[in-house]
Amino acid sequence: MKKTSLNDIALHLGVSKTLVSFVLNGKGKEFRISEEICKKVLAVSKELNYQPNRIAQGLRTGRTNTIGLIIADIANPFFGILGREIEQEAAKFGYRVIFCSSDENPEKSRQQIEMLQQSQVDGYIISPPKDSEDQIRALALGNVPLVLIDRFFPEIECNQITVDNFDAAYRATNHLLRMGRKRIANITVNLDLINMNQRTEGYKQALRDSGHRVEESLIKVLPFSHENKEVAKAVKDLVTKNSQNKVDAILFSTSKLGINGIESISALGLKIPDDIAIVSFDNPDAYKICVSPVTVVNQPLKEIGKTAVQILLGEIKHPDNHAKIQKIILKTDLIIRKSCGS
Amino acid sequence: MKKTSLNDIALHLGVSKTLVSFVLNGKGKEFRISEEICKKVLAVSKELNYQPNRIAQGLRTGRTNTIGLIIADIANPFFGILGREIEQEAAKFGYRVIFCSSDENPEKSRQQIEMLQQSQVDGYIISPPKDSEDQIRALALGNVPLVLIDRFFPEIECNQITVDNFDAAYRATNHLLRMGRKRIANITVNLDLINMNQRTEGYKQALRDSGHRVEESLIKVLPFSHENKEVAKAVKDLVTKNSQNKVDAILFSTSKLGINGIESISALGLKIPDDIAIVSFDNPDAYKICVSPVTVVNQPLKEIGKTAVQILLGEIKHPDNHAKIQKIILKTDLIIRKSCGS
DNA sequence: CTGAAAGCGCTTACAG
DNA sequence: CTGAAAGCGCTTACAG
Repeated sequence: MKKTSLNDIALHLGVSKTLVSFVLNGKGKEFRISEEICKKVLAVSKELNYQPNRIAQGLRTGRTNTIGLIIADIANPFFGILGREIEQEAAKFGYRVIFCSSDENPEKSRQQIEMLQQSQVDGYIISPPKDSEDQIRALALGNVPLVLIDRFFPEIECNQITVDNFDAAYRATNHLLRMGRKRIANITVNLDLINMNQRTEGYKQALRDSGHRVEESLIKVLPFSHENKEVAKAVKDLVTKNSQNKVDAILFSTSKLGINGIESISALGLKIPDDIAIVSFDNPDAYKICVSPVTVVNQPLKEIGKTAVQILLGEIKHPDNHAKIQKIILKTDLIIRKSCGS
Repeated sequence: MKKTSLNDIALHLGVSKTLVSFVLNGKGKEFRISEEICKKVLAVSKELNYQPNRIAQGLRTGRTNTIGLIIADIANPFFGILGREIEQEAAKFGYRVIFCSSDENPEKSRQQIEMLQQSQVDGYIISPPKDSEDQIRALALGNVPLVLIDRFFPEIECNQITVDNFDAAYRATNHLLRMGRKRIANITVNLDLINMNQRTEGYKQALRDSGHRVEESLIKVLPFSHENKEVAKAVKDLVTKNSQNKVDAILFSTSKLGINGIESISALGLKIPDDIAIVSFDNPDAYKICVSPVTVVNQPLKEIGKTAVQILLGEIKHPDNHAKIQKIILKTDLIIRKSCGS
């Protein structure tokens, strides 16, 4: 059972496919096609269950109504929520989205970009991994719209939507200080990306502004693909009684680190917040029900996703906007729960 | 700067695009095209950065190398992990995936299926919502491969990969009984779907087999889009001291219910497992670090995803397999942590 | 060994 | 008001 094509409808009615195309695209009025013919076309197309072949439309028009999304890992709820919002906002305007998880691996993202190019996507939303600067620059120079989310490269002029990471970490650290913590560590992940750097910078600045010394040994930078063990090791070094690095608070720069960190702290038999206070970036469910609900830096994920789609579609509809680059920096919330004491 | 096409390469070399197409598709040998011409073609295609237009290929060959995925919600880590695995396995074989979240809404899934049809996807992997039986039946009757995951409709002959939900719930309930619990409730969600029903049936059977009475008032069925409040209400009715429904254990049929449920239990000032024991389906991070780490029914998500892709691609490559329907039922693990006492 | 030609299913100037 | 024709970028019988 072959699919119904425009031609089938035309043949069926003894008219041209030009006419059928016009009617089905709602241009009946515009081309002053008679009411009754319009009705017939619509009726037959329904009767034969006509489904336009979007691939053929795409080839002809150069528009596929598809956007390509590259994030680190769709299984990570941070990107899951983001991806969900992007999918939903895109669907509102008739766009579909091809999802790609790069694992923060530039070779993977390179292949994914290539695949998306070949798929003729109308635009890209990308959370670029480190060392992907050249790929992104090349893309930005092309004439297909692009929006970066979560991170960006300062040297590339390109639409981008991020969060004020410096400010977020600054406020989080300040909160720990206000709660009376004296010695605060930062556990972060080596993404070699500006967003993570800004978090650590915000942390340092808050310490300095309150007259504390920044101790490099209290900043633990783990590789991106860290094992549970590595987090445990970092935590152990920071919380053990007779360690010279003994701290009374930790700022986790990602929730993956935070969740592993809390597991380690519990395993060591220490209590949050009594023995150690905690603030973490991101707000997974885990933090709501854990031993001591965690104070977090909450990012406006839905707004990031929605805005990214809106900017992208705006540029797709109006290619003359291509030159007008938008750099949007959103604010975060500090959600105070119990992990810093009261 | 227009994209390079096959024709550009052909013109550049003064050969036909037929030849170029053959070489680029690795059919140089097959058509005994001279070594040097092959080399030239490859060189020029690299030089001009030729990217094949997959949309044009798709129109011509009727294959888009794209699969459509419909799950309930990609922001839910259960589906995030599943989706991730599907994306990854598909990518291995050169397939891209369009992600769709149905929100368990049959009208949405109908639109999504239509969109995917129009996009000429080569196959579907679907976790169908309730009341989508007609849509799925129609799809299964078509000649595009289809694999259902997580749930299925007993009356539709169709590839499907699920888990032994009855057995999982049976074992989970038995575990609670072995841990000395006397009165066990089940909180589930009204998906009107076989997988959820099987869970509750397994729970009932375990009670019966151990000589307990099944009390319908201990089975709380919440609507799919439940608020936190509704879970809280159900929990409250089950755990309050002087409630006639007072129980000493709860089996949660989804992790969303479980996470909300734990929040409610904590809010009521009750202790897990002392006051109430808990087992939940699914294994989110939250359960590892929560007040009392939760004993869970862990589903082999990666295996589900991987197998789904393999069956789908097998059928895409060998359409004659279309008749051989595969129904796969995987086993679950009961991961014992602390929420049932020791 | 290589090329001219048809055709996938559309849209869209162009002609009348 | 309607239709014939070209063409998007490929692949693939067919011919020589």
